[in-house]
Amino acid sequence: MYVCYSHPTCLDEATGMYPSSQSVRHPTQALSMNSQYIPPPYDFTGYHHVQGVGDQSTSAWNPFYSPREEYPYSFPGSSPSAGQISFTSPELSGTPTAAGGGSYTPYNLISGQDPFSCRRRPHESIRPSVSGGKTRTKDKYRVVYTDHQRLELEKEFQHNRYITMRRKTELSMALSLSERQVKIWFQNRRAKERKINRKKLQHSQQASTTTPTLPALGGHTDIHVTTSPSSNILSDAISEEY
DNA sequence: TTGTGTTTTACGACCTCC
DNA sequence: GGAGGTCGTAAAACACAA
Repeated sequence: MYVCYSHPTCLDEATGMYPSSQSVRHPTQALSMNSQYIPPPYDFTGYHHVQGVGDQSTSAWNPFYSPREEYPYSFPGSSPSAGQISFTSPELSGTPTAAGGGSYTPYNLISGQDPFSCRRRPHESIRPSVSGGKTRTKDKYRVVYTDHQRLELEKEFQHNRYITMRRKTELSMALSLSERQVKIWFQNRRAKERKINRKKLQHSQQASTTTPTLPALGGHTDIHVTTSPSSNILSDAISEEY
């Protein structure tokens, strides 16, 4: 049985860390990843006036055309330890027992498993089609991505901080997201990483000024990586795949 | 419960590059 | 000019202490 370690609220079923009352909030959203395109469960066309799921204006992509494709496989601006990407995001780090169990089984994207039955999904069904191009509606401000979607996006992020046009198209289809959503997710994810890195830097600088005799803290911006056991679980799983 | 702080989607403004 | 980048921010979703 698959155990979702990518989100704290999913751990409850696996580890009992959190009350199970949360776990039933994710009734469906069984995104089967059978490498075929599953139509999105809701309509983005009005919401994403630029580029919805159904908007294939840019998705009539030429596989040979990718203007900004193939960034160098370095992570500009990311942590110095580019090989071991920090995985300190709260949703991933707040899983202490996951590492303790040490039995994380990386699921196979293609295998058709449906691992994400634990994630809550309050508004999973609908997205209002707002005509007129106004983007933010009151009743549907934003959706919550499933663990599956997050995990796959995270995997891709670990693979490459800057998604290529081709991968963006593939991911959007695989995850039933619009290309715009994938793009923005990556933007937000990079912002998050920058924020984390800034925090680490601040902490290390603080540590170096307050306790200059602590060599372990200073200059080691990856300190949190190792302090969060579960943070390595997913990245380990990811690194296995790549 | 509820109040509060944090995280997650999503956008606009502005910038750079082609 | 368009696409995508960062940065800042809004507001929903969430976690958690009181």
